[in-house]
Amino acid sequence: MMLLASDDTRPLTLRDVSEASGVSEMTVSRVLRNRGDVSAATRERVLSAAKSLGYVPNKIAGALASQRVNLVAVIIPSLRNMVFPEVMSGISAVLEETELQPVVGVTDYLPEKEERVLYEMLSWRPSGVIIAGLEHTDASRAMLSASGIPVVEIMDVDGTPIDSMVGISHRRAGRKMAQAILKAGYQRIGFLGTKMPLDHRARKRFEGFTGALAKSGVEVADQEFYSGGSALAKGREMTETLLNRDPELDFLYYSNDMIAAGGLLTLLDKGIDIPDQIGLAGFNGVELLDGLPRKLATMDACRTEIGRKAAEIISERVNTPDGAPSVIELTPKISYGDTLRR
Amino acid sequence: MMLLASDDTRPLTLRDVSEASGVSEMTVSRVLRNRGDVSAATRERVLSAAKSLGYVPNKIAGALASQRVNLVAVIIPSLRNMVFPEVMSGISAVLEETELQPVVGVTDYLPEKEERVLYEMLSWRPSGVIIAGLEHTDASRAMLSASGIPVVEIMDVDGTPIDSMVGISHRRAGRKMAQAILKAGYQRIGFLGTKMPLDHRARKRFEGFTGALAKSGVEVADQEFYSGGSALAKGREMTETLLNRDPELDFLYYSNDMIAAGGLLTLLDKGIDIPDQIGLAGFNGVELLDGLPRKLATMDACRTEIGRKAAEIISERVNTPDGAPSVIELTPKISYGDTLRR
DNA sequence: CTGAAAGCGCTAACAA
DNA sequence: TTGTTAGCGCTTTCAG
Repeated sequence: MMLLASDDTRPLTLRDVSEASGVSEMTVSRVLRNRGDVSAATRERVLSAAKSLGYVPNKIAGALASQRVNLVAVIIPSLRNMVFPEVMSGISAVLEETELQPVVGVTDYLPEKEERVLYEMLSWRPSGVIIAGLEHTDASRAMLSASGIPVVEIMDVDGTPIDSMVGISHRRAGRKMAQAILKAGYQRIGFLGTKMPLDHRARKRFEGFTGALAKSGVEVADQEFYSGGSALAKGREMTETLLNRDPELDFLYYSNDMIAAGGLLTLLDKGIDIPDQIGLAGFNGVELLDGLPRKLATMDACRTEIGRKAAEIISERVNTPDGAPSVIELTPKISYGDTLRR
Repeated sequence: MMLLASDDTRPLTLRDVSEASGVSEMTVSRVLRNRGDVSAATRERVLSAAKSLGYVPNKIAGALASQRVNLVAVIIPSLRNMVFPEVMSGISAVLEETELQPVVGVTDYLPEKEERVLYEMLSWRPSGVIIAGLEHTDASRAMLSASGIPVVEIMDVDGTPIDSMVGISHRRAGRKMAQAILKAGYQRIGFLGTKMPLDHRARKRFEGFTGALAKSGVEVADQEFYSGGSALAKGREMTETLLNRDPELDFLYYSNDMIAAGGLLTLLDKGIDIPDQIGLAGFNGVELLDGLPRKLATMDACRTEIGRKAAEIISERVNTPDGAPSVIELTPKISYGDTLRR
């Protein structure tokens, strides 16, 4: 019995469409990319042939031939922290208007993993890179510089960018919050946050915060750090711990809104008068949390805006290969909510 | 004045490494991929040359030549719903042990966008596709079937898969919760959820839920739907609305834990006795919410496990191109928490 | 408006 | 163990 090996599931190529439509590969390629002038008639024939075959172009080959890849590498520490999906949506919103497409890589806050992910992504020759933070391994910095493509470091502006950067100053943010707290007359201030060795932005807020307090001769009365677990639950725990250790605290500054929400619920349970007996503030402006019994004092990290701006920078520089790097500092505002006296 | 055009930032190629090390391109390629036998000495020379030049391989060319792309397309509706990042982390955890890498595409729950994203991703010729849900446009189904690569549809098993599937039965989940509620003696039951035209899984839960109630002669007493906005706040609003309309309700079933949490906070504010005066249940088992004043009754959607299994299926089928499709139904369990009587 | 030829940077297959 | 040759499927470039 004889079998023809004709029905193997080899993916279709331009050539198949060319043969099916009786038009040269080159013209088929033109039609499929809307490039150059093609008569309406041939365009029709090509399109219907491609459709009926179910042809899907091979971008690998296209990219190799054209030396163009319409991908933008976006490298972030995590997807589980709502901050980053929000940045992503700013990026996507802008890139959707262009030919460019974001591709996400996640580093889990690990510098070596960042290095691996970056290497992996650069080997696809993307048109640009958007990467969270200003702290990278030497190798990562070297790769980014050598890549010759636009690089935007986002979220933070306290440092020197490789190329462009857009973000907020976390040091300034911490300082600002400290000033607002002091101005409102709070004196005995506790700090609650993540363990910070790898979260540079949280660290910088902490530094700005303690620095500004110090300037007024105030020291953080007590502090508590966590890692892992449900932030809401951790916020509760840490708040209990801190208040047990120092019942005289009159303000609690949390390094993010989730743990602040846990703290808020705990204080309400205890019947503590907020914001007069104890005030609270978090960081981020997480919309997710609207609907809590009190509106938390917080500071908007401008996440979506950072994403938008970063994407715009990439998009511009892709079209203007010899443009200059941009540095954009956004200014977060304090939202006092119901938990910080004015 | 004469300038040599030598210093243009053309990306490095294998050839550059070959010349720098005095070893043939082929051998350089072997070293860089750890393929075939190469003497320790030449390996050394190649590696140091590559490193000192800062060479990053071009995967585009590699993929074209080898007809292999170690990417797995993961297509999900959204990143802002914590469900999907959790699925992603299951996928990543498994793929990190392999050569494969996930690449995410987001559809915003729009079938046409799903189709576009799918087309886009398939044109990169990934090794496999993991895609949320069983409902796709005809064109999407056709592309997936024609692609000739393993496809795993995830999250839902109420339907017919294109290839493999792994998930839970949302109909059964809704039914189970209805039975538990009835068994606990609740009679006048309200439903609160998302507007569901495009969220098929929420719709199926609703169908299973009402179906099981109907079997016991019970109808949903009232219902309320939302879209957009902060889920916590929406949960509050809808709960108020429903209780105003029908103060006799003794159970509220929410289509997700976030809005259930909003409902919980509202009921506690009102001093309502939970779970005796009114019971509540959500869906998902969001760890994020541990730390609420009461533990919500909910049902685990097995998100991470679904991700793991899906990745395992892809990984196996990549190595066994003629393997058979798998169908895996996971079984979510009710967690009664403090808001549903046993 | 359409087509032919060359080659993108790498790897499979074979030869030495 | 190493090198040579011939493409991968597309787009660029140039010629009709």
